[in-house]
Amino acid sequence: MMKENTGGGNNWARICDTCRSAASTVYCRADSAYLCSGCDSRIHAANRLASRHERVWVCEACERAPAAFICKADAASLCTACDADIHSANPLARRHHRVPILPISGTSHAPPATKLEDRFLAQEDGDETIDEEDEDEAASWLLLNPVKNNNNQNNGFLFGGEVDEYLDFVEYNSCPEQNQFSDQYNHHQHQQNYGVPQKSYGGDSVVPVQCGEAKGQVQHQKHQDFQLGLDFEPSKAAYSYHSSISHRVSVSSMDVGVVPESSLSDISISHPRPPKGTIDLFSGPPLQMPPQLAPLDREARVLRYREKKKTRKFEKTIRYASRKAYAETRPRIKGRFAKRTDIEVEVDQMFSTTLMAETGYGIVPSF
DNA sequence: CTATGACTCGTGCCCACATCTTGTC
DNA sequence: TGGACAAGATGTGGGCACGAGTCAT
Repeated sequence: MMKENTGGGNNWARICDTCRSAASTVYCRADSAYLCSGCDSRIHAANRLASRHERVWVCEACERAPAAFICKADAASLCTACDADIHSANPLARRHHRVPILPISGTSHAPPATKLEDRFLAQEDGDETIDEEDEDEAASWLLLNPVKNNNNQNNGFLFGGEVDEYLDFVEYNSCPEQNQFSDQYNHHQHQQNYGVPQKSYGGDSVVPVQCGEAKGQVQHQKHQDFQLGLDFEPSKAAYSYHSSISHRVSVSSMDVGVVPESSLSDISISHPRPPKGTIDLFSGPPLQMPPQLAPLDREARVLRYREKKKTRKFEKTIRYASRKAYAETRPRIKGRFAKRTDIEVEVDQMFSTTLMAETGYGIVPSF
């Protein structure tokens, strides 16, 4: 079902700046315009110069800001605000492997709902794939929640029109340091040279397991995190603003994708009130914010995004590479784990010792 | 157009056990 | 307050069972 964007836009997907009828799927930096897939294809196929315009996907969560990161675990492209919101919910979510989005160039176009795995690979290959079949899915996400938003076409940006104004407003207010570094991020975003935090685990590309690291390295990591406006430090309560927005909806995006979703009440229990120094949108006096994008809208968008995620197919996310390693070496009977015999244990122990000596791979068991 | 059987596809369960989390002292 | 310890919970992969969907008859 195609949702309408009546009266110059709604509060969900930002409509195309060109045709004013379809939902935008990409943001063209050169044109400073949000474009639907059709207009994007048409405009940027017009000539060689236009085809070189760098574009980025629109955030799949809020659908109102250019995506800045792709989260592999969530299989989603997210703007900085939504990325921070979603991945600040809990330590597991913070471990999600996200990479900065490389701009699209050329005339090939794939809508935001294209399988993230493909996009992930395409990004790493510097290539983009065409998947027109996902148009319908993208279009289906034009929500039926028209709220007066006529003045929201182009004024909803901070730092170069990149991020949802409200969330950034909150973020900026609640954490000046992040504000500062977010500006840095914006300044450097065209370089596509971010140090997205990734803690490797024995070279495994799965979700990393945090382990002890040299202090200097941690410091360096933290600095990189700050430059991104992200905070992966487990000891911190959360992102500076996340509690203010998501004390009802914040739940690990990974959890949503893997385990049955809890009710809102459950979520609210698991995410207490924001810590001191943060702004509580639900109890405090209203902040000065653009009226067209209330916090509940953001909340609902995030909820909708999570509902969408539930319909996706996820590749299995390995949270503990060591367990995977054990499982792969474990004897099976018809696919089921079987008890090891004493001989197998001895052989495995010998193998483990050898492997550790040769590779230093520290995940082999010591029986 | 409906009913039936064969086939394909997707999903969830099972197993053992190292690792992780939580609670207690 | 922090460390040590114990107990319980968690997560891991391959094969299988089962239900839903598709197709031919």
